Amino acid sequence: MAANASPLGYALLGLLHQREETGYGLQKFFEDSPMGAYSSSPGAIYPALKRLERNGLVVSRLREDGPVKRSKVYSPTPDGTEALTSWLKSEITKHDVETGMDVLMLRFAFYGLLGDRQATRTFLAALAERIEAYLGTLEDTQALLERAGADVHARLALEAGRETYRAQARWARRALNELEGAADER
Amino acid sequence: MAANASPLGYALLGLLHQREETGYGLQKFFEDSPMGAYSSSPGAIYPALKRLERNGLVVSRLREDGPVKRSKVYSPTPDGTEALTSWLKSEITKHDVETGMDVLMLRFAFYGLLGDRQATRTFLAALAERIEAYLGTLEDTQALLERAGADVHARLALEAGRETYRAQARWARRALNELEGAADER
DNA sequence: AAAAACATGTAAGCTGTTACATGATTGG
DNA sequence: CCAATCATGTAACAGCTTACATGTTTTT
Repeated sequence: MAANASPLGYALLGLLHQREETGYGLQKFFEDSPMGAYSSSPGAIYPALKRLERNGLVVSRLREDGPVKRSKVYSPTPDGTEALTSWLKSEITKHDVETGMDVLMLRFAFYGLLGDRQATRTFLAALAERIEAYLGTLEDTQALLERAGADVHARLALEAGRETYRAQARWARRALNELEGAADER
Repeated sequence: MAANASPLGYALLGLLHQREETGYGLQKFFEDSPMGAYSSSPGAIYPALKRLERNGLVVSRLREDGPVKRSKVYSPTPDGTEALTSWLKSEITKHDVETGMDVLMLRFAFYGLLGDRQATRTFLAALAERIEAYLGTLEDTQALLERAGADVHARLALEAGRETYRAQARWARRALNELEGAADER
């Protein structure tokens, strides 16, 4: 039963698996990368790191060597690795697809850490399926709106949602194909 | 200086502009519509309605007529209409595009309430522009990742983001065209 | 010498989640 | 009569935002 974290917590944990970092370093990374959606401000990052440490998912040590004193470098513990892994591999729920595509993409971005191509393919296949299933229900909703003669704006907004999910399903299928292709090479 | 609300608050306020409703009615609506992303549970909706009422954006009255007693029906006040309007018309920021496309779509869904085609076109044009600008920075990020020889998964995740925003930009442009076309009819 | 960047944190306030608690009304 | 649906709420807890507070090191 691995301890769990918030999306921001997992984002930090994943980054720390790529290289150990200070709170400030992580903050800078968020600032100028699209991952900044999990923002953010020191007021979110420092407490999140403390929580990770309290839960034993990361450890910190003081950096002496570097140019700047008084900075704390965080790195993941075995428990942290386990927590990240089980988060990455956890089932993709309907709820995830409906309200957290960004988090699913964050998860995918860290799949390289698993070093397990089959796991990646499983994830992408499940993701594509789930999205496609949800697209079906969106179609039903649209039919309903159409019949009810809803406002153009509402209908267009729904159309935007469908286009967005369609693009993501297409992406997942394409990524899957690319990886299947890569698997054939040797 | 209109009072402001949370995204859920605005979602509720917008819906109440279409027809007065009880907390339960709103909850049901969220449950089986894609707007359920602004969820949710009674534990979010009832407090949100109370906040709207406290801020003078909605009023409630007890329903006697209907089949069920003891239910409170909410409807917007003039202040509520003003708050909604100014939210709808507020500038689309870079930050909105980077972290809140869903909220922008929610805003668009309510544009019918303004009854102002020009405003809708202005919104869509600004949205398309902002998204396209952000797509430019995503391209730069991708070039960076490419040069740094980043992990396939990270690159694919970024690609997913680009595809998503591209789909949304295309949607905005298409919607704009459709509305321009409609404006020519008389 | 000053400005910018490095670096870490705290506090108040808001909002959301989950879970619980309660009761009336309607349909089978 | 019993289950489902209608209907409203509260309480504990978690997490994020904004703003503040502080001090060092490097660059100009």
